[in-house]
Amino acid sequence: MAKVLTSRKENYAQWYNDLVIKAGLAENSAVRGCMVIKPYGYAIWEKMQAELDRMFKETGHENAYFPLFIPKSFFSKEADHVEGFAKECAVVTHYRLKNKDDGQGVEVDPAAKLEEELIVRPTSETIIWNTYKNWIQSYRDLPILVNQWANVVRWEMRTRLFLRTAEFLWQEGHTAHATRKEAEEETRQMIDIYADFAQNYMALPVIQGHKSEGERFAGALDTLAIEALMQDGKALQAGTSHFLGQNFAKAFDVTFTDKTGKLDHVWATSWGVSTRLMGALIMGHSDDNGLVLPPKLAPHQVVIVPIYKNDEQYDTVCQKGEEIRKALLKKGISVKFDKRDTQKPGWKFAEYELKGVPIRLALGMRDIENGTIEVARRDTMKKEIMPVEGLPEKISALLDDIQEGIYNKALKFRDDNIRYVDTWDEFINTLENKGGFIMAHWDGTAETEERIQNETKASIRVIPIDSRQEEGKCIYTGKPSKQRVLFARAY
RNA sequence: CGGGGUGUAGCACAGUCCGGUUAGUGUGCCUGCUUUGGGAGCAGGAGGUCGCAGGUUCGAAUCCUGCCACCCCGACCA
Repeated sequence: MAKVLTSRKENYAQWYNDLVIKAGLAENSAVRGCMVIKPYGYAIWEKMQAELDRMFKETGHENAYFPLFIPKSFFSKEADHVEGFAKECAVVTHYRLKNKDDGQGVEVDPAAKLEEELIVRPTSETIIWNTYKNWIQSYRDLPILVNQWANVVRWEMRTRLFLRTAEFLWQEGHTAHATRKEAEEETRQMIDIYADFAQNYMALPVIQGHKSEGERFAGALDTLAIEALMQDGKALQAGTSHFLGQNFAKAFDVTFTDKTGKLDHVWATSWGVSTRLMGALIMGHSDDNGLVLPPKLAPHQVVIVPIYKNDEQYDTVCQKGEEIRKALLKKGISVKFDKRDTQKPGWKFAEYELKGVPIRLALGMRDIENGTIEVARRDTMKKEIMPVEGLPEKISALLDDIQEGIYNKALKFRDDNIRYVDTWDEFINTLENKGGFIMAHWDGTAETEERIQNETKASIRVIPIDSRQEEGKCIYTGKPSKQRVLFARAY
């Protein structure tokens, strides 16, 4: 078989890029730094969206939509926020084009200069809090639990498909609460939902924790994140949930009257995940044959490939294949029956492996005579012949088994790659030779964190929520520390 | 914005140093026959402003000048 992909071990970045393109998920567009998400990639994203949206609604959230453009003045009201985003924003300065005087195309009409420039949203806190000001007067108006599915633009210098693109799709939740406690609980609840989604749907184990001060969201008092480990030993931030305190309420003058008649600023959170999750899904599970999709997110859980030598056999096999497809559908399994006579079976096998379809069924005359079918699972690449009798139940169970299997495989990889390190030499050595997550002591200062990052390119991914208190010494300065934090090189 | 590199068929590239038939290879595409239980074989075919502009020359993908675009490494990136 002709190798379509480079090997993971040879060149991980190249392998990833090839895979995204060849599996038909996405490609670079004519616009620098922007990505075209192709139908198959978008279908996976839609599955993710559907599950996340359900989880948000089950916890009382509602969807809404706010403008793409943010007046510059809104954006500058929160000092830390503007500091964090200013450098990477696209700015609209004019609202009209005109024909060139020489008739050769169009140019920006200088007469159409905007009084105030508009920023293409890199995130929506400012426009939303400007709006919330009008929505909130009393404690009776609270909480506001709103989510938005949208695109945002961050003008990154260097981009990679799904992991960092100039424009990307995401959801951003923006909530307003009467008390600090309630907002903090919301922050925590949402990171739990993200972790739940990552583990139970994406089959990717994650570590939850607080970001250090230096890595916090611009304008937040606390940032919670989930971090996943990719197969090349680098970390990927897969989702964040921010406790914003009263910063945005103060910046946008959002106050409410509480039960006792006292005026106070509203407490806020924001949280989001993006199409970057697609990158996590791809890098977390795939192998040299292509994608490996968890059954819960695969656009097609099963594909049926007919095998035949002539028209007569084609008809027979198609008829039986159709019966099987319907039986599986009845069981709630999503099935594609690839009846195309323009591609051959071997080609189809390779294609669906590249696309990560969890189960492939091959049906030929031999099977029809014996009342059997060939069942191949993508995660282990194992094939077996099964009776068609009782197939839906077996496939259903097999899908659960695959979902669990790929989670366990990723979990074992993750756990095998968490290392506890106590000295600087050991830290450097582990980073260089093994990669992965490193649990080590840190003196808690931003200065030390920055120095470690400058010297090693490793950053503090999170201060894990569940890590136990333990006396130790900072690996860099030797100063006392009470808790290990999670270091890694990251995407 | 610095350092390096590349522009030749839908895609990937050779040819450029040392100018010389009708610009080539792989892959993909189209047609036909044979195939079909792991990305088929053979035969035929279509497809090119050689990034753009100017110059040198009998003659330029190739040499010279200018411009443009893109890629990689930095800077940037909760």
